[in-house]
Amino acid sequence: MHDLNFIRENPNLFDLGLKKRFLEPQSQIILDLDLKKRDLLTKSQDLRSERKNLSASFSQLNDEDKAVLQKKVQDIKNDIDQYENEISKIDSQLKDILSSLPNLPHADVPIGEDEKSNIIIKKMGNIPTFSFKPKPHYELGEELGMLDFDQAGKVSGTRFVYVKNHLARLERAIANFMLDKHTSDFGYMEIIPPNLVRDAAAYGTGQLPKFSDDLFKTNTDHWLIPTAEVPLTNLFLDTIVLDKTLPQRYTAWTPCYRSEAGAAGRDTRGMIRQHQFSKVELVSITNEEDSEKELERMLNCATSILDDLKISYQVMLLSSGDMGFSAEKTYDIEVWLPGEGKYREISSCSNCRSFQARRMNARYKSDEQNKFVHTLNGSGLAVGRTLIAVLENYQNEDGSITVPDVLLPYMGDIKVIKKF
RNA sequence: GGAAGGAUGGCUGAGCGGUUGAAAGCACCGGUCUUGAAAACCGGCAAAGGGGCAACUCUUUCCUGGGUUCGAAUCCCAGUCCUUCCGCCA
Repeated sequence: MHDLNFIRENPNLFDLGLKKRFLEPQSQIILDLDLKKRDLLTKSQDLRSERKNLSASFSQLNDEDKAVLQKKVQDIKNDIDQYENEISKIDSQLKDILSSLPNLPHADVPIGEDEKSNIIIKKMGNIPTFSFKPKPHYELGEELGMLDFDQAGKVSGTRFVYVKNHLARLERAIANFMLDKHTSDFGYMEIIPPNLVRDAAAYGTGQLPKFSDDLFKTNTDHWLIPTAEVPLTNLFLDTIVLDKTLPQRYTAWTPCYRSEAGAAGRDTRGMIRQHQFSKVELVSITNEEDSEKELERMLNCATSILDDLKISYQVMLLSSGDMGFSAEKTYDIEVWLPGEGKYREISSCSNCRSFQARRMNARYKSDEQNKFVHTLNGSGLAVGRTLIAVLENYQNEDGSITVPDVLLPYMGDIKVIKKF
C-alpha cells in the first residue's frame, strides 16, 4: 500500500518508481480522485458541523421551532448522505488502485524487465569438479529409493513427492541446523505459526488481492500459507509496539503451499518446484532508520548456512522487473547445482519498508508519534532446495551421498547415505 | 454441532439518549527528588482526515454495516470476530 501523502508531494517520483517497474504513470489519476474526495469531504463536514450546532439548541426551543428544526436537519442529513455516498465510491476506487500497485524500487535497484538485468553481488566458493558426470538430484534420490515421485503422482498428482528414509532424516537435519543457527547465533525467536490464514493476513503481506491464483484455499475460506512470511509478519497485524522493542526477529520452519499457477511446464522434473515444500523463514521488524542495514544482516544470516555447508553460491541483486510485489529491494541467493550445471535460487531476502506495514496497520511509537514499522523477510533457507543442493554437491561416483560435516550431529551415526 | 456471554484508547476497564473523545488504573513521555537507578510526587499522553502561513480550528472514529432519533458508545436489526460451557475429537 502506498502513502497518499507521498504521492501528493512527489507525484513525479512516484510515477518514476512505477516506470522502473514498467507500469504506466498513476499519480494524475490518483491525485484527481484525491482532490475530488477532499472537496466532497469539506462540504459534508461543513454540513455535519451545521447539523451539530442546530441540534445543540434543540432542548431550548418551543414546539413550533422544534418542528422547523427537525425538517431542516432532515434536509441537511439527506445532503450529507449524498456526499458520503460519493466519497465512499471514490474511497474504494482509490483503495483499489493503491492496493494493486507494487512497492517502488530502492535507488540501488538495477532497472530491467527480468532476471537478465540482475546484478551479481558476490560469488562464494569454487564450482566443484567431479571425476565423473554428476547426476541430477531426482536420479540420485530415485536410485537410492528415497525420492518417490511415481507414487506421489498417484496419491497427490504432479509436483508432489515422498521423501523417504535417510533423505527424510537429512531434510529434518537441514531444517534443525538452520533453526539452531538462526536462534542461537543470530537472535531470531523460533515460532510455530498457523499454516492457515485469513484474508486480512494475506492482504497484509501483499498476496491479496492480486495473487490469489498462486494460493490454495480451504473450504473454510482460509488460505494455505505460501511462506511463513505471512503468519510471521502478521504477528504485527493491527498493533502498535514501542520503538525500543525493535528490531524484533522471528524464524519458523513451515511447509509452504503454492499452486504454481503460472509455472505450467517449468521445472516439472524433480523437486525444484513443488506444490508443497518446507522452508525456514526469517522475518525482521525494524524502525524506519534500521531496515537497510537489517537487510544486509539478514542476507548474511542466510548465506552463513551455505558457508557452513560448504556449497558454492552467488548473491544477486534483483532488477526492478524481477522483484516481488511488496519488495523495494531484494537479494536472491543462488546455489550451485552440479546436476543441472547452473545456479538456482535458494533464498530471497527483501526489505519491504513500510509497504506491508501500511496494509497491516503495523506501527511503532516513536517520539510520541506513531509510524509504520519496516518489515523484512528472507528464506534462511528453502529446505527442499537445500536438500537438492546437498544431494548434488555431495554425491559420490557410486550414487551415495556424503553427509556434510555440520549436519553429522543431526544424523545419528549416518555418515554416508547409500542404497541398502 | 448445541447453549450463553462479550467487542470501548498501546493494555486493563467504567460509561442515565444531550460538552463523554470518553472515568480510573497500567504502560509510555517530560519534570522534581537522587551520586545513579528505583520509589514517591507534579505534568503530559488516542487515531485518521479536512481547512489555515501560523497560533489554531473543524470533521470522523467506542467491531462492521444498516435503522430509530432533532441528537447514538448508549436503543433496534444484520453481519464479523472473540470467550465460556456442553457434545465430538488429535
